[in-house]
Amino acid sequence: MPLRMSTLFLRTLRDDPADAEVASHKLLVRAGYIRRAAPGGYTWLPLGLRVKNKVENIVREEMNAIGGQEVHFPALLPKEPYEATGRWEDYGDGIFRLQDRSGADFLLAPTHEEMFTLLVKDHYSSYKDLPVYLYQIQTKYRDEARPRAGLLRVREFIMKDSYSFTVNDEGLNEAYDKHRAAYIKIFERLGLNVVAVEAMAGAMGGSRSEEFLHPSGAGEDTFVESPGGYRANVEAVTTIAPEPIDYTDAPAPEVKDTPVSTTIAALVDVANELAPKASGSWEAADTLKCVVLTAVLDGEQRQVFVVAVPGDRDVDIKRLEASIAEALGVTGEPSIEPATTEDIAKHAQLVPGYIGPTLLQDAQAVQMLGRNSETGIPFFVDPRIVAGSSWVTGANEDQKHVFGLIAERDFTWDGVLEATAVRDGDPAPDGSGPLVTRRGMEMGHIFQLGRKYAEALDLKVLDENGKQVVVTMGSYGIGISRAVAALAEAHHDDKGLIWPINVAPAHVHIVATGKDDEIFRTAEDFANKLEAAGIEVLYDDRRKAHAGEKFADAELIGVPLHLIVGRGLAKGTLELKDRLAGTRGDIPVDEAFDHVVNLVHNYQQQEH
RNA sequence: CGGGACGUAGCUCAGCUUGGUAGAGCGCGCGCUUUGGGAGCGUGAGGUCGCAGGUUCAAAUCCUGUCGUCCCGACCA
Repeated sequence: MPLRMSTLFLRTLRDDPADAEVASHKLLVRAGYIRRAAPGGYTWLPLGLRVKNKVENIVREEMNAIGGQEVHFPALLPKEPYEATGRWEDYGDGIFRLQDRSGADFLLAPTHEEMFTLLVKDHYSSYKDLPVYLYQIQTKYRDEARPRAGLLRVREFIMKDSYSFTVNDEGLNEAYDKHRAAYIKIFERLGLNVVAVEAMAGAMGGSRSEEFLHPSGAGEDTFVESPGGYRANVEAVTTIAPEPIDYTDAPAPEVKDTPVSTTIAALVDVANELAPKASGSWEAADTLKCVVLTAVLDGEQRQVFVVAVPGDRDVDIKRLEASIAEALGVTGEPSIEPATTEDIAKHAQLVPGYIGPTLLQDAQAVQMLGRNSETGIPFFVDPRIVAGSSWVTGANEDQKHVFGLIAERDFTWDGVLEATAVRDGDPAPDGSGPLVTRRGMEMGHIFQLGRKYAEALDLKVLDENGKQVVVTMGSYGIGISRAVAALAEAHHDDKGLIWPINVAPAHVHIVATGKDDEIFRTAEDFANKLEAAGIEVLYDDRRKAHAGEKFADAELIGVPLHLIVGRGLAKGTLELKDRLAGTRGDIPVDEAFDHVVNLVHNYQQQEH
């Protein structure tokens, strides 16, 4: 049965909703696919649900094709499994927690590693049962601080998550490769341009990890690519350290007056005026910027530390967070924020604006930063601070800087961290050329979990020697609702949406215009015959709506092919509009059926 | 969590400065006209002005609090 505009539960809007910013949000609401029902929560209306179901089914087919088996968990779960892996605490206020009538703690699951692990533990105990790939398509919950951009960032969303269980790393690699190939196929079939980029395994633990990003200005992730094909999330980019410099003949460091120079720009100006460089002039890159930061653990414990970076570079807190826990030797996931005035005041030796690694006393360099220094503050440096490099930096005295301070000779550090923001033009870690940064939306993420969850929840099987081995896991996600938003973002023009055929709510939109009964009989006939041939039809059978209204609705809704039955019928023609190709033209009535069927099939094959 | 803007009809908004019986356009109902680009005329229905306190004879309007929304920042599989 064709969908009929006269009875479809749909009200298109002429104006953009006031709370919408990005195109996908505006268009999905205006065209009647979704409606906001709660902060960060959207209702799927009939048209939207059809698109969502098509996306799900494509994902389902490709997961089944690599041997995945679908299951379905509750979203409401007890806290105990998440306590066992530490994530009840690690997630902090990022998840929804609630209590039942007896006061027992529950959560609305943000992701299901623990439950899948326990499910397999429940059923299997032998290597002969493995590998097994399980997945679900499920509603997930995160307590987003700031839902925004329609379906792109919400508190309740639909995600496909799958998990592989294998006896060893070879099995894991195979599962990972299969998922990777399946993901590429899924995004091809969806008609969504994505690139695979190296990612940090991050909070989930594990090793190999890639994200599938849809390049888009509306995206919230930054990734880089090089001419040689290197692609990575900025969080995963590693810096190539320069070669160490021989400093045997380097002159001793010298403290100079540098009045009112608490910023790098001011310091460079003052240095060029009062202490000109032997050749050339001082640049921001000659200075060593010591940034005081605070790692906050479990929202309470505050650990002040300092990172030193070249003065022309910005600190990237996200990149730092990826490695700070290990560097500080703490467990959990500390968040990092700029140190507050109170944090700094606890360390009286620090002179804000003039902080540096050393204090020169009687020509002796006294280390002021670092665990074994006067202050005991952990001190880390960017990889660009190599042995022998020479710096202008704070002298730990008011309005004084030290010039010619040599790394390793005059100061040491507790560790090297990726602390700076990646910039356009930085070299790719694999030597494949200069990097360019781009924005993207995260559509999928695959990673090798290894044994973290299996160990925490004691998932073991007997191997062929009868010995207990910990199962190796991988985890693989695709955002279903976010994919719908990304598709809308990628496929629209100034009039409305233009869905790829495989995800469109219908294949053909038949528009009957005019008042002649013959027109409506013909349109009705086409709608029924096309449906019988397996073509999905949205039929605008409204008698009272004006032609302009119908055309505007059809363009807004975005079914890719429009078949218009109207004034041409008297001379035996229909109009076919192809929004994907951007073409329109008249075709004889008796050729229209075959033409439309062929066109739909062609598009379906292209997208497969 | 910081900074800014905003909350009035299904949607987009005016009214608030200067307190005095709730407005427009679109959408919706009915009638007539119109029918290839969101048409016209007429006539209706629809709102405890986000919520709670306060000031006042009187509050959409002034004050306080609170909830929610959007933007920037912080944060974020």
